[in-house]
Amino acid sequence: MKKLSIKDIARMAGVAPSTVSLVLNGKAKDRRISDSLAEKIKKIAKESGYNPNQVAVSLRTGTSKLFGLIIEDISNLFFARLAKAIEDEVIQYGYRVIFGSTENDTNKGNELLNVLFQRKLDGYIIAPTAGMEKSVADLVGYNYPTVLIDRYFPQQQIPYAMTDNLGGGAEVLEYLLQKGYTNIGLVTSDFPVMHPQQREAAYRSTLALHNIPYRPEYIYKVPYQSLQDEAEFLIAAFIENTPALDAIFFTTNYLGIAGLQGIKRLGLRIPDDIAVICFDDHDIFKLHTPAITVVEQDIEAIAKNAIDLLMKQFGQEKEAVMQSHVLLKGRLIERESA
Amino acid sequence: MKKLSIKDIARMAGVAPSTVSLVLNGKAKDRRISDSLAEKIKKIAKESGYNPNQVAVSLRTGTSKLFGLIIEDISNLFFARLAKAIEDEVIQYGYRVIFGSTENDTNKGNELLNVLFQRKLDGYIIAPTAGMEKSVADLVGYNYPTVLIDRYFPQQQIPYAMTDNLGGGAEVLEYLLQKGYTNIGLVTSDFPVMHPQQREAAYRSTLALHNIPYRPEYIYKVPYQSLQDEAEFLIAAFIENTPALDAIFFTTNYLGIAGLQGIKRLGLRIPDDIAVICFDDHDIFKLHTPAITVVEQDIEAIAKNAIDLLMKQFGQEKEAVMQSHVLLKGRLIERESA
DNA sequence: CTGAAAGCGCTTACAG
DNA sequence: CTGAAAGCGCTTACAG
Repeated sequence: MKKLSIKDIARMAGVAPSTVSLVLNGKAKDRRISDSLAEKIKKIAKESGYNPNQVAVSLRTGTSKLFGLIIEDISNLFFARLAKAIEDEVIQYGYRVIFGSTENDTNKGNELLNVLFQRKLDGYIIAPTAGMEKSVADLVGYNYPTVLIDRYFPQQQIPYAMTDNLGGGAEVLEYLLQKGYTNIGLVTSDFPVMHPQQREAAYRSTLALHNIPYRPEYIYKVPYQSLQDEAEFLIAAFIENTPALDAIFFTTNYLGIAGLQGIKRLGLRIPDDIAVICFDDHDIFKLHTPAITVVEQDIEAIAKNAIDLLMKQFGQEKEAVMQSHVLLKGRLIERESA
Repeated sequence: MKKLSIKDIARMAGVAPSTVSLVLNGKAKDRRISDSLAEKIKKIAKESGYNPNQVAVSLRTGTSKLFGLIIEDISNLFFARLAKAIEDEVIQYGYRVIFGSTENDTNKGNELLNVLFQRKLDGYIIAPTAGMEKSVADLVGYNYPTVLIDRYFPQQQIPYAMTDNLGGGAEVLEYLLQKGYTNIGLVTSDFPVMHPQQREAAYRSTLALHNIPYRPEYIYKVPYQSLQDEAEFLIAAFIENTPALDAIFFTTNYLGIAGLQGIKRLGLRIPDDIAVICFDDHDIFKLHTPAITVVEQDIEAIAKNAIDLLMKQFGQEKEAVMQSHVLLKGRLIERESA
């Protein structure tokens, strides 16, 4: 079957291609094309199954109705949900999404951004890795609407939407302290990325605020090359060797799961008086134990605010938008059991 | 900052645009362009940060190096992993992916396919919903390379790669029977989709093969509109009211989780002599209980085979490929504890 | 060895 | 009311 072009439709209708274009783009009225002719053209287009070639439209008009989405890893449930939320959000504005994963690798991230950049998309939604500062700045320099998600570049004026790690971490600590725990452990990662670092900072500053001495031996940093099995073992060993702890703050989902698994593996008790706390999705933790408190990120809100910051860049207030950002509160979900 | 076109580079190098194009596309040798000139052009292109506009390339050459990926729901872990595996796979061939979710809605699926079709992508990877038969057939009629994943259309000659539900279901049943269980329950969904239906068929035929009478009261179909909470309760009630069961075959991940949650909620015992079996990812089940056997889909293999079937359509053997498909065996993982 | 020209399929001033 | 022409940024025969 041969693909039909606008010329074919024009020939079939006995008019010029431009007339077909006008009619199909709803500009018949403006150009005072007769209703009868417009109807005829629409009918022919429809019956012949004509489908405009968006590549040509894109080249001609300079807009693609396509956004580029760069995330860390689509197979990670957090990013998968975020991608979905973003897809749902942009679809309302008539946009689609091209995506790719950086796997937290600077080269992959930059290469991916370059590929998407070559496609001249209408906008970019990026969860950047460290080392993408320059290429993202270039993108913004070329005036492409751009928004960061889940992370940001402190040195640059690029709008972003993400969960408030400092606020969330503080909230968790305040909650634990209010419950009466004072020997609160921290399990975090030494992976050089913003989230665990900010959450650790919140841990420290909140303890300081309450004049609780900082105890290095209450902190365990899982080496970031650790495999799941190793992490489970290491965390369990830390917990076993630090019996004074009455609560633990896990800074990420992954660590929380590994910790719970490790506790189970080594046959350690999950006593009621160890509150396990972490960010992200909590369903998986509920499956494991009800004795858990969670700060859940509001993924829909991240998506909604990010797209909002992106869409506003098409308007007048671009200047103002570029300076703004959204820090979202996580939702603290108390543990189920007493 | 202004975007540079090939004309700009040509002007800067003092040559014609066509020469720049030739050099940048590695055809300098063929056209016997002098090495020194080629080097000079490359240098200018690089230093000026020239980036070819892929939209123009795509319009001119008719190829985009882009595949369209249509799945059910990117926030579903199975599809998220499949999407990642596909991304990893196509990247090796120099392709990228545009994606969208159907949410198992015929209209959404068809509309999504149409949008992607307008983009004249180089190929399409589709987990179709019922009702997409015609639009997918049209796509194939236009000679676009196309492969189905996770599902297929029995009436059509379109290649597909998916897990063997019948074989997998039979394997599970054989395993349970061999363990000595004979009162095996089935928990499935009445959602009118291929997977649970095929798995149920495997349950019935395997029982028949072993001359075990079919007992309708051992089968429970969860109404597909059920919310998570309702499903948990309904399944738990079924298990409670059918004490004769010594094993249960859950036909999907979702049902298995709901079942385990329900058992926990109602305080039912998870005795060793109930083997819980289901498809898909099993990490989440291990968290819950070690007393579980799982058939895990080989997501990487689905992706690899699907892309293989797709890439082959660019070659000579197109005819043969269109008639072929790959049915993958699930991996049976026995439960950990005795 | 290199350049001028045509054309991919559209849209949009411009002219009548 | 409607059409002819230019042009988006490339690539690729074609001509020299």
